[in-house]
Amino acid sequence: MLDHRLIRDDVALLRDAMTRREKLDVYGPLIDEAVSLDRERRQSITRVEERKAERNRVTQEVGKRKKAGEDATELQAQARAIGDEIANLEAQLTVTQERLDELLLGIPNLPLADVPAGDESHNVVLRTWGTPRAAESVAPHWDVGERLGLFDLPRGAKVSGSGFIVYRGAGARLVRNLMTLMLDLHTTEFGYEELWVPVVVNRATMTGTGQLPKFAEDMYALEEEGLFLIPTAEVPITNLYRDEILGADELPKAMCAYSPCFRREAGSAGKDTRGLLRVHEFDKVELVRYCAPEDGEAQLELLLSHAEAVLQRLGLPYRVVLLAAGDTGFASAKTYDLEVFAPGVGKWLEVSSCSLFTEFQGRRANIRFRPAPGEKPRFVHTLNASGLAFPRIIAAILEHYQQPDGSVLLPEALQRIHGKDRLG
RNA sequence: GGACAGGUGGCCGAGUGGUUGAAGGCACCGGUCUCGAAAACCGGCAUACCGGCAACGGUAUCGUGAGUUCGAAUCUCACCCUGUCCGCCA
Repeated sequence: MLDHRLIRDDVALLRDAMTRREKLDVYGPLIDEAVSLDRERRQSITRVEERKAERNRVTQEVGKRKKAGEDATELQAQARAIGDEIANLEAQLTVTQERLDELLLGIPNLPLADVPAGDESHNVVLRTWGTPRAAESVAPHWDVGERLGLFDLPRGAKVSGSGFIVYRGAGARLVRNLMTLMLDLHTTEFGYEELWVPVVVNRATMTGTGQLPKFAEDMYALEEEGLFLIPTAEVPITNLYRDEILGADELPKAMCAYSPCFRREAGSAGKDTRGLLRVHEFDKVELVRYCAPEDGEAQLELLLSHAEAVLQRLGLPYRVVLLAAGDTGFASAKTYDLEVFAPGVGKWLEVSSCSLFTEFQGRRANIRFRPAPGEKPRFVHTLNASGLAFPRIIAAILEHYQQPDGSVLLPEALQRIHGKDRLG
């Protein structure tokens, strides 16, 4: 959520940000409406509070008179009349307030100055690590997986539906190995606290990180309970300190967790639907950081390096992409994507998104810190990164490490954990 | 799921209808004292919003939401959460 003050004091900045996202046509009218509602709201508040102050005066006088044994019926009638007036004014104010909140919760974050303007065609490949393998004679991962019995797509579809994967044998073991590899790396080498979090969360939590109210249709919901399946562990982890005030010595805070992730992928039918590329449930290790506002950009670079380290340990060629404003997520101010090369499908696959949310989530979730004893609390800045998403990593491993004999050599870092040097 | 008990400021804890934003204590900050520190003593110490250049003024907040009342931390109802016991269960 954006600061109310932007609506009041710097609409130009807001409009410029939406222009860079190429969304001014969508958000321009909403911003205009918010500006006028904000004005209306403040006038209403002033009026209501004047009346309340008046009622408080009268009411206290009633108390005094009663205590003195005097009659107060006239004052009581007066207070009642004021009370009715307040009820009316407040009803109006509530309508204004609710609409304004709805608008403010629906406006995306402001991209940082160094984020290129425009849609995804303006994304910038910053660097490439490793050498992508030539695509000739490399089978796509779904062929390899089926042949080696690593996963069972038809039966996944039978028990759940298309886009739900059953891993089997060495494939299932590989999932568990990836979890171990990533969590061990982040906790022992990079100082993250390991968490194990619920995958079902409530509405307030989903609102805190920005999934609600705008993206309800992307999520699986448990209607009866008013609960939702998480699309990423970012949601429960970032919300851990919702409505709390941290000490300055607790920042930066670094937490990580494995979790399954659930996405309806509504509206993406037909896109990358084969194999493991786009599924409704997948596994991921997620990294989350909180920091002081002035540290955000440095923390993002650090976070990016932690996500990259996983790919380097796995020996998978990848590239780092700085997303243009129009491709940057709703809550994010700046995002780097990590894309791994899968020679079997001949594509760069997004396996991590590393984002700085500035105070957008901190404000929504009311996560603050006190810079120094006695000082006013400020919103923390939040960051997160996938570190990393499993299915596309598995796809990349099956394709990049394919051997002429049909087996798949495992990256050294996985061999130790897996107990064998290859699949098949 | 059933029966009780309970949810008050960073923490502990008073407070059952009228200057109670809320006693007291701890923690924290500033000061006195001290060579220094501790102790002791003095003072300060919530958050958000509205108005104001500011000083400051106002409003709201005692789990959440409704209600009763001139007036609610205090009374009523619903819900949420925590604890204990019972039942069920991986």
